[in-house]
Amino acid sequence: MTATIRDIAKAAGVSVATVSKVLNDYSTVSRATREKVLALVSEMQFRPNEAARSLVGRRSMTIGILLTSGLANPFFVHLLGGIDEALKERGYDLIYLAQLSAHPEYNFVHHCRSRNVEGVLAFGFQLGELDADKLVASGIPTLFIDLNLTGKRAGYISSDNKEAVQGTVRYLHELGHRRIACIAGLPGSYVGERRLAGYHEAMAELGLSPDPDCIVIGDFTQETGYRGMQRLLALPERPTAVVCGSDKAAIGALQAAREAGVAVPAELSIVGFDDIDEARVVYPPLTTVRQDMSTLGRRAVELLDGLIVEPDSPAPAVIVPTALAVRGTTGPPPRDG
Amino acid sequence: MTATIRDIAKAAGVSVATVSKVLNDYSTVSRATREKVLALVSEMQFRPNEAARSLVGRRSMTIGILLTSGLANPFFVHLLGGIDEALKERGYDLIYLAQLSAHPEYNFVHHCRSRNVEGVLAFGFQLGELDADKLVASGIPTLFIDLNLTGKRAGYISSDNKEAVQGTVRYLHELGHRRIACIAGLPGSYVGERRLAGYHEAMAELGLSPDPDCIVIGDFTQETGYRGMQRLLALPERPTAVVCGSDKAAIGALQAAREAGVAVPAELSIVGFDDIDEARVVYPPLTTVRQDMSTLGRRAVELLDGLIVEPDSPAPAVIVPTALAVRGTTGPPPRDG
DNA sequence: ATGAAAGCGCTAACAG
DNA sequence: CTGTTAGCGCTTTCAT
Repeated sequence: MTATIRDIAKAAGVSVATVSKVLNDYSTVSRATREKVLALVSEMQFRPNEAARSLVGRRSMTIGILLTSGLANPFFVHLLGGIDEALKERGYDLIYLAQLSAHPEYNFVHHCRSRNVEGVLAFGFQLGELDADKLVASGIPTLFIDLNLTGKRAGYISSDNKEAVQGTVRYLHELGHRRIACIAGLPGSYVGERRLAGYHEAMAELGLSPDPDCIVIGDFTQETGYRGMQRLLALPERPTAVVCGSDKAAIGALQAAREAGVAVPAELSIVGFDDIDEARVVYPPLTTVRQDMSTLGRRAVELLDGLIVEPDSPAPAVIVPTALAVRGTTGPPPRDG
Repeated sequence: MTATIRDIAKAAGVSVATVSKVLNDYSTVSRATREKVLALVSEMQFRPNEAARSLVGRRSMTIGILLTSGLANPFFVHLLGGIDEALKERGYDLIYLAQLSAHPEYNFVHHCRSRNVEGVLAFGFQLGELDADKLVASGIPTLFIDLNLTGKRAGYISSDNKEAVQGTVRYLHELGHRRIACIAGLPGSYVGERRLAGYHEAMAELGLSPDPDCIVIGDFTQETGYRGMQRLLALPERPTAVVCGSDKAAIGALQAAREAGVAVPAELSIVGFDDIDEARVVYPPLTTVRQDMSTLGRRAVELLDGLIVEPDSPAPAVIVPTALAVRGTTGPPPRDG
């Protein structure tokens, strides 16, 4: 089978304790033995068994990932790139805890414990979700992505959603737009709420009091973007611009506009959020807020590592800046608008 | 801290062995004790420590996932959806092994062993990649996705790539096309090769000997699709249809055609492969081969589970059918074509 | 600087 | 049907 620490000890003519010390960088071992052991380790391709290690209370070098939406979340994939890099740098492996959330007895926290996870990346939780609080209360180091929860050993990271939308509205205002509508994302989701808040604040700042009819509530999907746009187009006084809570919604809006024979951007400007791959290939290419998903993922792991390694570190609350990618769906409002 | 098996034993007034037997469904335990133990387990929210379990040689209920190139892959996310479902059904957790492939001493197999992984899902390996062979040789149950490798405890699953392209070519032929070009995927990738083989076979079947200039080699990206199309459009006798090795490539091809002022599908038909989200939103919507990624992921886990549970089961080699999604980029060739 | 021994939480014979 | 015991591979006192 695979080599154990005992095999190495035997081959090196030392005790297992010594090998263990070498493996864990104890300074109390002589240069000579250290080198002999290390040579054997490399030669015999030895790698300590992580289960045994974590059992004796040492670090498991395992981070758990909790995704309430399941693995198929499209953003998770983009996050993964950044997560992956940071994981490698710090030597962690990532375990996806396939939750039986449906099962009444299922418990996140115990699942984490049974896996000796050192910390948890949590993504996809909604505002006020109970399980999120339990996680915080458990004391397991937790880093939320896109949910502003903090605690003794919990913190979060997110894009600057509010500021992003404020910037978007200001940009539209500068182009000359005054009737600016909003197709908001899912209520109850942190990012949806923040984006909507950004819309409200920017409108207020600019002295534009939005018509309540100009704000439609969606859920980030193309479907609600499509229907939302239909509603807006049916208004007696049509908006000249619409900011959407997601690219998917913006794509739905674009589709509705096309079907209604409304020219984009000549008669109507549309802005999305996320900069997913589809944003570049629709026609016209979508003006949208680009989130730096890779940085989000990478920093999430780094922050979590901090929480793990420094038990008394303060709760991180990190906001990552975004950038507006101006493409083809925005322009000045029509003359008679 | 968390409850251990000893706490349960104490509370139930039995030995740890008995509790263990209950936990592992031994039939030799009385109904009464079983129930008492189970009640305590649920009440104290006990969950056995997986590290301890796997250390004693029992199952670790952990599947590893190895991705050499996978993260950036646009349909990886759909694969995950299927994987997730099957994982839950069978009770596995998934550990993503963050490989230090760059490091010379890094070794996949030992990484898997150190994590007590019961089996491995391998995705993104190229034809003839050494690490893939090592994996097979190691005897660790392995299921390759999109790579036709089998072994004592290794098998694979993939879409019916060859047949899919054959069907595509036949479909174009029926529409009246004769000059059918191909923008192939990455050489050395199993799916790229299979798709190209499908093209060749179908052309031969139909008695069409393709002009070598009509076959351009790409690497699945939009970039090579774009440049490939430019090359094809520059040909003295232009093809009337082109089958692409991926949707990304097809989207690049579409872009090149648009820029060249070539009408799709009136003057040129284009077919993609994969049916990624972008396929629906480009204009015209892309005719493409739909892979059932969700089934691919789900079956992959099921097959791997088979390999794990039945050590002597034959190597699975599963091919999943595809479907042609006819949309807006295909039509009859131009009259004078 | 090194080793002997205990023990992490659990399972698997083996006795009773 | 139940309990005792040994031990999985490793780390960590505590002696030496």
